[in-house]
This record gives sequence, C-alpha cells and structure tokens, in this order.
Amino acid sequence: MDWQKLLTQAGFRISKPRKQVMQLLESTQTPQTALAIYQQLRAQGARLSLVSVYRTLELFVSLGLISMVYEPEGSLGYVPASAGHHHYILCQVCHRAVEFAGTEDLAGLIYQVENQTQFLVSDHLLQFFGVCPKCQNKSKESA
Amino acid sequence: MDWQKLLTQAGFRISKPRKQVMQLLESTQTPQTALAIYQQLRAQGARLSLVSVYRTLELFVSLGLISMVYEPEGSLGYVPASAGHHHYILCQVCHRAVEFAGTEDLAGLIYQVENQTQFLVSDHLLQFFGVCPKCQNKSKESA
DNA sequence: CGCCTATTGAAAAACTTTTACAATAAGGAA
DNA sequence: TTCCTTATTGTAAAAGTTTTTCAATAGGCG
Repeated sequence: MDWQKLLTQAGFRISKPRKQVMQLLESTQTPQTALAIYQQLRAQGARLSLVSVYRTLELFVSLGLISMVYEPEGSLGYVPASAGHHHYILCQVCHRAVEFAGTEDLAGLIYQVENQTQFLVSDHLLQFFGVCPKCQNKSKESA
Repeated sequence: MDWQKLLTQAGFRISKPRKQVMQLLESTQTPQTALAIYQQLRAQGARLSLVSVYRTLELFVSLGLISMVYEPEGSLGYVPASAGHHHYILCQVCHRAVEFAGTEDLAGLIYQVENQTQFLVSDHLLQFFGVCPKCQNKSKESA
C-alpha cells in the first residue's frame, strides 16, 4: 500500500508539505535531518515551513512510513521505511543507509541476553556503521 | 585502574566538578542526562555549573570512562563504563541500565550483515529495552 | 609555598524543537 | 463544480539544549 492511501485511511490529509517531504526522502539514499529536508526543499522552490517538516516527520514515524536513524555525529536522520525490518547500516564515507534483514539472527541474540540478564526484552536499537561496497572500491582505486 | 589515575596519566586534572560528576554517576544505576546530573548535584549543595557538566561528560566519554545510552524518549543518558563491553539493556519500568556481554554473539550477526550487504562493518549501536527481573516480580505481585 | 596554566563559571550566542493561534487549503457533500 | 467543515499550515514567539567566549580560579608540579 502506498503512503498516500495509508495516510487517508488513517484519517489524515495529503497536504503539500507532506508530499514534498516524502518525495524528498524517497529521492535520496542518505538519511536527512529535519533541517536538511527543509533547506533542500526550499532550495527547490518549495514554500513550506520548518515547523511543517517537524510535524510531518513525527507523523510519518508514528505511522511507520519512515524510520529514524542515529548518525555517527549525533544528529537524527530520517529514511523511508520498507515494510518489515527497519535495521540500517550506514556508510561512513558516502553516508548511504542500507536496510538489512536481521530479525532471525537477532532472535538468537535476544534469547542469550534474556538468559544472561533475566530481563524480558521487548524492543531494541540496532545499527551498524561501516564502508559500503562502492566506497571500498573507490579507496582501492585511489591507493 | 581507577578513573583519577587514568585522567592524570592522560594529562588532565582532577577538578571538583569532575569528581562530583563521576561520584554521582557511580552512585546511580540509571542513566542520567547532563541536566539531571547538574540538578541533582546542585540539590546536594554542589556549586558547579551546567557547562562544566557538559564538558566533563564529553571528556569522560572520549576517555571511555562513561558510556552514552539512548533513552526511549529520545534523550541521551550517561552511565559509568566498565572495561570491555559497553552494551546496555534498559528497564522500561525502573529505568535501570544493565550491561551485558554480547561480543561473541554479535560477531556472528556482523558476519551475516557483512555478507548480506557487502559492507565492511567497523562499528555498531546496540541497545535492548525491556523489563528487569525486579520489575517483573513487582507486576506479578500486584496482579 | 608559589608559579603556570588547565579548568571553571557567568553570560551570551547559537542551535534545535515546541507551542499558540489566525489564515489557508484538503476533500467530502451537495 | 462549488460550498462547507475542519485538519493543516505558516508566522512568531517561547522553550529547551548545547556551544562559545573570556576573565577569574584552583590543581598540581617544582
């Protein structure tokens, strides 16, 4: 189901700022902060406000349409979320975020942590950082 | 090695604010934000400034003396770091943070993610959230 | 004990996020 | 299509967080 139908069915309207924010997020492979989204859209001639960007991001996250990722420098970025898994690996060179399927592998880890700590695990935060294949090749060439 | 020796050997001084911040962090089991640390120390009669708390936390993190944890609500908390692993599981009821050893289990996960994404993994962010044994018992009793 | 300078505190600046409220526009109904 | 209702927006201000600046202070070595 596309995001517009989902919004409508949840009782929300398809406004201009919402379209613009989603379009921008879908057009990039790198997580974008609220401010970055605002600045890029303004540069493209859009007339939305930064407040709308914040409100839109909050709404989209709550509906599961986009995911938050923690950038290495501490800022919070947003990427479109696919259905299912929402774990990301970030390239430290080109900043691309790539999803990976880790659910079944995580199950084992969760089981071990529960045994070890006696906690009941209900949620987790998992991200990897590294260098993507493209950027590995680039550094090889220049070497 | 205790933190004061480590600080000295790294060329830093043992100042009053640094002692106070470390003492407070060591006295609690729950991650504390910069502001919370400041407010508690002031309530105890300490005369340090919030700026010093920020500076001290930054220094301690860079030296590996404390770790940052992401709170579910989005704020950043700090806890004393033990040598070695720095992965935490947070209780959503009492907010305690407990370290767990997950290095060897993670190795397998990292291997699979590298294979799947062709990334070279160099770092990761991993936290669990759940309910600790004590709080599980409490909810059983009241039920 | 005294000196050198790392560190602190106060104030201001910079930056980020939220709130309030009147104006606008999305989209169902006629 | 046009009208009407109200969700959503934009502006401005407030609230909150983190960083910077610089003179005063105090840690710790000689």
